[in-house]
Amino acid sequence: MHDNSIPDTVFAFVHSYRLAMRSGLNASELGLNYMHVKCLTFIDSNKSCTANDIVNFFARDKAQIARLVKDMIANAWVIKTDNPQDRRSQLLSLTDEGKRLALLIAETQGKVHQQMQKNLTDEELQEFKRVTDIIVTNLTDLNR
Amino acid sequence: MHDNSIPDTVFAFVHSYRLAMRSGLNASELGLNYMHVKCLTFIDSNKSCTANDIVNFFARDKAQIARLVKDMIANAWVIKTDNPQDRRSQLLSLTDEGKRLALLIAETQGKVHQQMQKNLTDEELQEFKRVTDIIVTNLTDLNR
DNA sequence: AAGTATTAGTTGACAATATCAACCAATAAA
DNA sequence: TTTATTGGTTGATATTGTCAACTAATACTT
Repeated sequence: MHDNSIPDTVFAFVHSYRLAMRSGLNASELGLNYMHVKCLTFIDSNKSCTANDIVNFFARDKAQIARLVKDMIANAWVIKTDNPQDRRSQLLSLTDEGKRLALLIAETQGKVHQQMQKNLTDEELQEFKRVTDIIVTNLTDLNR
Repeated sequence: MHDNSIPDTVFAFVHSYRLAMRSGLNASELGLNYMHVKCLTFIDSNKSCTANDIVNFFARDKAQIARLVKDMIANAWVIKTDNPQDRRSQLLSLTDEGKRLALLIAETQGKVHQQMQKNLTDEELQEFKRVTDIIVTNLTDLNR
């Protein structure tokens, strides 16, 4: 086994996880894309969140995030309010509908994660997370 | 720490790995996309390979692969030859230029993987691969 | 305080990746 | 031999990602 197979396997992880979430959510019926799911979850779990926080957390281009946010606002899942700390940015928060979706997402995630963890112990999962973090740090160093 | 963070971290892995490969390869100068890189590597490492093999290995839509193959043929990295076993399909193989690229890709991968593995032992990597495979299997079961 | 640099966000233009359905030809199954 | 399935192509379109230019607000420098 050569280490080259690690990235391929990880790609397969991402791909199948996406599919599982999408079908579990009935995402297309709801008009939800996967990036919406990620953003909604992030906003939901952060008391105070700006577009830039999303950009940094997911390491995505700010243009991409700006459009996703615009989209989510157009869907009335998210609202912007002035940020008293910094008038360049706005705080993002979920509408009631956004919260409803976030709940649905969390439920689906719960199911997918349960399936994902089959045949794995907590120790294995914790170790997996630890190693992934190290790899991400290593690669992030490289991209700079 | 909730397990929900695992997918986010894995997404970060994929994203930073892609970036590292792309910049390491000078990919845009070569006209190489990341999916090209994956396909070329796969063709290179398989004695006899059809478009359908790629579809199955990466679990991608066959339309997407058909276009990538068309693209790689247009770039003269790949050629098709009749498959004596099955006249519906053709065998894909690398041209000299394709082999040159595959070599360059392998070198870059070597560097990226070396960086990726910093501060990790072989056992940790092997374990990581093992757990990822289990997760992929779990999720694949779900998508069926 | 004034000028310069940086930062948050928006927009345009586009490239790369992914999806779905319809279709053809070849093969496999009945 | 009909019928069903498979490998592959194409059209149409959606989603995701990238790069550069730009505005307004903030931070930094002197």
